Amino acid sequence: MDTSNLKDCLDSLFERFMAESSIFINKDVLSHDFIPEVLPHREKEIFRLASILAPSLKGEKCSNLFIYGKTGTGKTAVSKYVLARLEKKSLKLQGRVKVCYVNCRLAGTEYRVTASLCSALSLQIPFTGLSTAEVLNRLFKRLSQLGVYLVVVLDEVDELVKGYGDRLLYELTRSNSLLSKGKISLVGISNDLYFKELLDPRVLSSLSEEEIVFKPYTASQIKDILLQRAKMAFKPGSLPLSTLNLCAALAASEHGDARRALDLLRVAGEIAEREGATKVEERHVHEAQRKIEHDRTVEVLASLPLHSKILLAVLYFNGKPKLKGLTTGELYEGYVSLCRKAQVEPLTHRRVSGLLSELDMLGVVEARLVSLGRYGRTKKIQLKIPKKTLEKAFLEDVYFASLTENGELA
DNA sequence: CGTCCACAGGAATGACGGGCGG
DNA sequence: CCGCCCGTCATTCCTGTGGACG
Repeated sequence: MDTSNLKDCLDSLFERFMAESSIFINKDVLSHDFIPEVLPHREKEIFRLASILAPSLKGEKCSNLFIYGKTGTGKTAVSKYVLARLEKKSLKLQGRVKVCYVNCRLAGTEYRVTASLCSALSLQIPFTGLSTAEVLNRLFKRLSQLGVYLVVVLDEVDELVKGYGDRLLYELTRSNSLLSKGKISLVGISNDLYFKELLDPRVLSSLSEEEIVFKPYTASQIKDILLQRAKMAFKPGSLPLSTLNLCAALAASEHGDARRALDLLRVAGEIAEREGATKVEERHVHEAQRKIEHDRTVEVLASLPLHSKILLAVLYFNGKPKLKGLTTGELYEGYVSLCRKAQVEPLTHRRVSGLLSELDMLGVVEARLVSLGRYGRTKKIQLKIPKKTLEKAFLEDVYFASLTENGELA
């Protein structure tokens, strides 16, 4: 492409980008972290959570609680919503309530979770250098110094406990008996029901003084949620009701995941927009479903270790597609020869077997255990994802791209 | 009906790297 | 800052096993 051509190209790209959207008014309201003014079908949960946390406004100790429910059931939205209201009310009443929302998975470590709590009390903590215990000390000191009531929401708290144990939770629940002034209330959110088994009984009993379970949304509830958002997100007339219904139905069939429904709606809108269509049609939704699935798979594939990728490459270049998959032996043979070509030291049979189980678990391949009687017992291994998806993922991989360019694999 | 193939997959062990406590 | 400990990845060695074949 010569320069002037490129210039034209970019010009038109920018212009199209700047031009008013044919579909959206405000796409942001379809994103995960948008919290609307009203949360349909979660009134009971909001009320329940608010009544548990309300005593904090009078400085009275309120129960710690534990919220669980599957993804996309509104746990995060409800707790952020209530926290925001609580904070607002406290400001108005000149109360002494401070709130803090932390996503433990995003924060990552005990240290960073604790540091986030500090920053809610406007206490600066260095990125590193202190021990977690020291940060906790500073937090408690600050808390009693200010004499405030800190309401903490620990989202995806199971991730923290799986990685670091329940020590931090223990320290936090224990703190109230140590502090003369200032208190902490904890709200733990998890989508893993069995998470509770990881907790020390003392922590468990203190954290789950109250419990709220979020049930999956039904199809019609998801529809209401979508309707509310669609009014804000889409131009009038650009989103037919039938399209919206389809999104709701698809998401409902997948354990009532509202987040999924919003994703579908947004991506479908983006696809329609890119097409230059004036309406989001049902086919756009189906396209969106494929795209979301595709993107997710590409992401999974890209993060795979090298040797798993080599295994997939063997399956990809498998010469006999008619046959129902390769046996473990055949796959291993192909794997070793591909390793030779790529100048990589092959792993042992045992290890490959382990990698294969991982791929099976991820749903990337299917490995059925079969017995060939006299001729042994093995697994029949088959690719379970579209070859196109695999190509996309591999071409993004620098290492593999260079191999295929040399034509070595083909 | 026993054998024996071609693996599955558990247990123990080692190399390595990164984070945590002192 | 250093040593220690822990988790991850990989190897080695091992026992277990469904069923066609002789």
